[in-house]
Amino acid sequence: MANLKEPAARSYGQYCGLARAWDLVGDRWNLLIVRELLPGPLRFNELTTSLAGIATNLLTERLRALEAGGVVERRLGDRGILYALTPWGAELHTPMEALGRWAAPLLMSGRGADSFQPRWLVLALPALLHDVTCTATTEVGFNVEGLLIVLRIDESGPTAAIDPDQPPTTVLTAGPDVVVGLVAGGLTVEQAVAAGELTGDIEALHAAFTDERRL
Amino acid sequence: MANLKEPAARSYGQYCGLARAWDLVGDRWNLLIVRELLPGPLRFNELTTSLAGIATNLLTERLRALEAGGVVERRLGDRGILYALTPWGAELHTPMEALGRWAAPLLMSGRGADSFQPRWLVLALPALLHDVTCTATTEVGFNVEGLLIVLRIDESGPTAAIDPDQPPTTVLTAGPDVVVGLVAGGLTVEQAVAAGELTGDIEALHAAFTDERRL
DNA sequence: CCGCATCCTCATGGATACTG
DNA sequence: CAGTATCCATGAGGATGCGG
Repeated sequence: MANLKEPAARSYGQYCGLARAWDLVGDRWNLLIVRELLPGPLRFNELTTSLAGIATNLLTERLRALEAGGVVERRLGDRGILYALTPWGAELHTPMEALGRWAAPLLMSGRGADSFQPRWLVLALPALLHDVTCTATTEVGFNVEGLLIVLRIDESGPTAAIDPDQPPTTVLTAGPDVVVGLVAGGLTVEQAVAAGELTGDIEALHAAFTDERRL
Repeated sequence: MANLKEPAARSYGQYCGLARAWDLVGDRWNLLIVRELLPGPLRFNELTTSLAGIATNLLTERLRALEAGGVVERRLGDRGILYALTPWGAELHTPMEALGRWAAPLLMSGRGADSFQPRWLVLALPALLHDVTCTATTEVGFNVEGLLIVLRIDESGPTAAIDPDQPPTTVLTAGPDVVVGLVAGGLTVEQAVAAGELTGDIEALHAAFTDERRL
């Protein structure tokens, strides 16, 4: 039975780009859904587990709204439905990275009891390292909770990706607190190594970056 | 009687910069309040009228939350209380401008029945003109609904301000639709002039910008 | 299992009236 | 002017059901 509830579309009614963007992606969970899809398409259930706490009906409604707004698209994958960003939706990467950078001070208090997904580092690493300069193109892998996140810095700045075809030679293993601490500048490599929470090719890590950020 | 409702602080509970930023500024109206304060401090009533539609209790609650989060601060001005952004709050300018730029396609449908405040152009103009190059430092004033918005483009990019001490020599008069149309590239200067909706020193306007954006 | 749809409860948002 | 207090509508969160 088709009893689709109209989402009411409560709009700010303002002739302003920010307000109109907000009408589209400002509802609760929306930006976090986009964040999940930034590294690549996901299935419905992968979204529910990664977002831990969202009600399934809400996720359905939000995905529909984002699809109607041209931010998200459904694809029929091999084993079911895949949700992916449209090209325009993927361009949200820029403002979201800027917002992640603004929020750096909020990460200094540490993880606490919060949930964490290695996937989120794909947005966070480039955001936090935005001002890092690099003498040559550099790739460093972070093995976080079994998932390989590869950070790449070249002249156009830092980017990150999940499980690329070509793994980098330098791979470090560490938990989220250590990775964020290192990247946000609140922790030195020496401190992390001394605590036994950072393992891997430390020399290569030192060589990879300038001393500016102590990484 | 002190019957202050505890805002409950419903958090996403995620160790992620974006999520924590959202816990702080993601509630309804929050980012629009910040947008209002970007060009300069305002009083409570100025916020209620400019945001047209926000309930006074909500505005109170949001201002308190933003103050507690270190984004907004209260100042005691000459004639009452002024709300202003903290230095960190003002840094939201960068992600908000990026979001405004992302939302450019949403402005192409025109104003419609939406409300409008010239103040909003302080964010919108630099956002939409982000990729405009300029041979020399240029200042152009837009007189919109009686308020003078001054756009300045130099080698570090475009910025805008309200009613500066030193008004520019080139001042144009136009409504919001025309200004946005010109700046977003959906309208040529000739079209705007032909419609009688753009008046002022058009020659200077032509000379001020490159032909790239037809402005 | 996966991808939803329905139902229920309670927190949040919105409009209006009122006050120091 | 700068908020409070109050009431009602809406939206979020959680549990459950159900066809494929």
